[in-house]
Amino acid sequence: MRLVVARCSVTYEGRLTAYLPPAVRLLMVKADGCVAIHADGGAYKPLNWMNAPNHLEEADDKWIVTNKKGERLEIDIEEVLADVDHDLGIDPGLQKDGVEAHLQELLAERPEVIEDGLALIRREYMTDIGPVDLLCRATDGQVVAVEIKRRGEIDGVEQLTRYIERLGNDARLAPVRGIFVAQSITPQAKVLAESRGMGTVEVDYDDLRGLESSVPRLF
Amino acid sequence: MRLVVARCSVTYEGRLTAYLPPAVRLLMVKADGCVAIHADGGAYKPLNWMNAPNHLEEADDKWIVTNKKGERLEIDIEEVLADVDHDLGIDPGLQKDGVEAHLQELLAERPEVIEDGLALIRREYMTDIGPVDLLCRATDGQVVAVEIKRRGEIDGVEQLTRYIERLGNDARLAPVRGIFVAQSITPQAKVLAESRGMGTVEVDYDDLRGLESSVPRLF
DNA sequence: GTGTATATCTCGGGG
DNA sequence: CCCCGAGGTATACAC
Repeated sequence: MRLVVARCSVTYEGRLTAYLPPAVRLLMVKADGCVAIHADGGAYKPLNWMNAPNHLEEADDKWIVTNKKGERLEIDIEEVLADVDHDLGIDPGLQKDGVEAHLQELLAERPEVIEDGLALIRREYMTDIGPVDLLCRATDGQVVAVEIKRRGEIDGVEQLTRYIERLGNDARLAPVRGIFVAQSITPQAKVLAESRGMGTVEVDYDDLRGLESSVPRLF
Repeated sequence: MRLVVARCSVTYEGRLTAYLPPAVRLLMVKADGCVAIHADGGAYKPLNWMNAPNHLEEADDKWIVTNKKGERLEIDIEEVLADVDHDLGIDPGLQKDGVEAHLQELLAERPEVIEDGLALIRREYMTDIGPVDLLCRATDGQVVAVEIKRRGEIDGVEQLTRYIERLGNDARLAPVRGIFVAQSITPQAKVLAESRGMGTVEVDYDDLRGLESSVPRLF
């Protein structure tokens, strides 16, 4: 990874057109060739950047980064204050836990947590507008589409609405009911879901994990 | 901006739990206090980070970053390979062009580009669920709601659907028709829009700008 | 502050 | 390859 501190101005032309007036900034060039221009603030997002794969053409006072998509980043360098290079090696990468995928896994194993007697038909049931998280059957035989989110907001209700609309066109499944499941659901999302006849269920992630670990498999 | 290259392992506990095994990485601390941990690849996004405002407690071999929301980033440092500090000053910031606002401006001036004879009633017409980009009238007198996006995807169709539903409740406007306008529209968004009776129009930003500059104002 | 819409979103997965 | 969905999304803006 190369780290250059320099007074520079920058233009980007590609998905939009943008300009950075002259100032001192950090230019970060990673091993994969991507270039990022950082100011001394503004969270982790750079002011400007160019992702790999790209081509870097470097003169004394000007860097030109281009890619196959026709994007172009031009850095005019007035003064270099530092220029160092470090070999970091390949990173083993981040291990995550607690995301939606795991929530979906846990609920697929125990759909009865969502509604008494609910039975799983299929996880990630594909429709032509995307996969339904859980397709289930209720005790009365009706098909139930379940959308799972970590945080339940309006766009999740919209997503579930689309799936129900789509599944309802399938005579083998119709009529399909919907349940919106999340760790927490905003009041707005609840109102919208209920106004569209969907159920809403809030589940506790830690409780679910507890159920999983405390109840040994019988079969 | 402080730049530290070090062999380290990292744990984050907050909105999720994550762990980074020992490896050499860049630790970036900006003037506003935010901390980012970069590997030598993977575009501009750091492996892990903590945004400002936060509190950094630094010992020889361990950094602990915490914030008010109860998030905690712990960096165990095995070996420091570099540790430099640069004063970058305040950045004048990025100047952008070509975003949705400008597209909306151009189309408000020339609604006939969207549909022959279309006339603007109002830009950013407020409803109680948000502003409609353009409210227009067609040659046959019907009110038309226009939603403008740079990239036309399913979300935009949902947004327009909500507006039409809302506007349709206003007896002075109903029935309201919808047109979805974007520089490009995904096939899925087209299908959804058309299945809901909305029109879809793709416009070229550069052509619009050309029209604007080549046609002098008469009044 | 919350809620909503945007982003050169980034990133990963599936067809 | 594109498209979709998720993100510790971050960020700006309205209420």
